[in-house]
Amino acid sequence: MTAAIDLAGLPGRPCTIAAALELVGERWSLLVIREVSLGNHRFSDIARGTGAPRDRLTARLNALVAAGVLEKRPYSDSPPRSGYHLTASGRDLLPVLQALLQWGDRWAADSPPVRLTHAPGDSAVHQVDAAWICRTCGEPVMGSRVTRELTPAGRALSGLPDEEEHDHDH
Amino acid sequence: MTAAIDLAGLPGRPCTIAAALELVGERWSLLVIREVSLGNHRFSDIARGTGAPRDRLTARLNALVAAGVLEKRPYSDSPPRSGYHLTASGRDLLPVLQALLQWGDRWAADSPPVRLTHAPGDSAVHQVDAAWICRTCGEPVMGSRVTRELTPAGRALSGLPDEEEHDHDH
DNA sequence: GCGACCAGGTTTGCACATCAAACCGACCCG
DNA sequence: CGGGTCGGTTTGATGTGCAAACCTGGTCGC
Repeated sequence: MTAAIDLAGLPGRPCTIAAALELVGERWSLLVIREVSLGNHRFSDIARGTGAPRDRLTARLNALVAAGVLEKRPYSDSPPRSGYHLTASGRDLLPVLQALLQWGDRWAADSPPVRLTHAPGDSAVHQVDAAWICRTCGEPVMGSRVTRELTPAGRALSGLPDEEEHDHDH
Repeated sequence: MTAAIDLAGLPGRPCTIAAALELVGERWSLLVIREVSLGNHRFSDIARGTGAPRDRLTARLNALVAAGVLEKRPYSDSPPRSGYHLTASGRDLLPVLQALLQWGDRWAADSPPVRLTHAPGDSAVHQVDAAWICRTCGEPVMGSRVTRELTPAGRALSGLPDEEEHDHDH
């Protein structure tokens, strides 16, 4: 299931980026998601694809299952074996991987080892070059001016450093 | 400036996602980027905003400067002080933060503490709901079928078993 | 039935990273 | 001078990461 993080328990600013990183920010976690999304569902395949040590992989897989990002699905009875599959929450992480891939292609490697292409409709196949747009108005998100406002929940949280004061006597 | 990672030196599949995580995937790194992008450029502000221990923060800031994601910019001479600012490469990480924010809002917290809005043109202000689209053809990227092909560079690197399709399984 | 082999972990022993808290030096303010 | 701020560095305890060996079932060849 979905494992909601208690934002008040996190260090620093209450922010769902930090909450997300709490669930999938440890080493290997996102690479495990990548492998599973590529169709590698078995322990050994994920181990080979990511290069993670086996004990770390065990820990990460369990954590990701607990976080509701992966689910275990048995594929064999007589040697009881299960594969790991993305849940809806896990599939929603693919944009994160896309963002990292695009950044990595541009800034972290001399020449990208993989090219993504697609063929929308019947027009020519071309390379994917992704941008974030607002689904409501179609405007690009990163360029335009975005304003951040606290929600009621956020307002309740951000009185944090004052909570020592029981007498209101300034 | 840009510190390219040697893909052959990474464990597992040669992939720029792994390379990107090598540069900005350690704990606190992305939260540091978040703080700087919010306008907190000083050591103490970043420490408070992220909640990171000060020695870790020192290490991460140095690593991010070495990776070309941040740059140090002096703002005072007589006590020699510098602030940290995003480079072009650092600004290109904002889509990664946007992706994590959106996932975190949806899956990692009960009620998001911050809402993003924007006002494109003169129409009504509305909440940002971002999607990846292909800049070339305008099609949404995550839904449509994307194919992965190895580049020459990738072929040179790889003795690994490629290549399934992205399975959006149920 | 016997030994080899495989998948999916668990255990072990050691190295390295992380943490909170104390410390430090330069500077400023009164 | 005394106290405070800023931007770190040092310290000692604790935790996490790693490679490699080991274990537990089950299958396969013969």
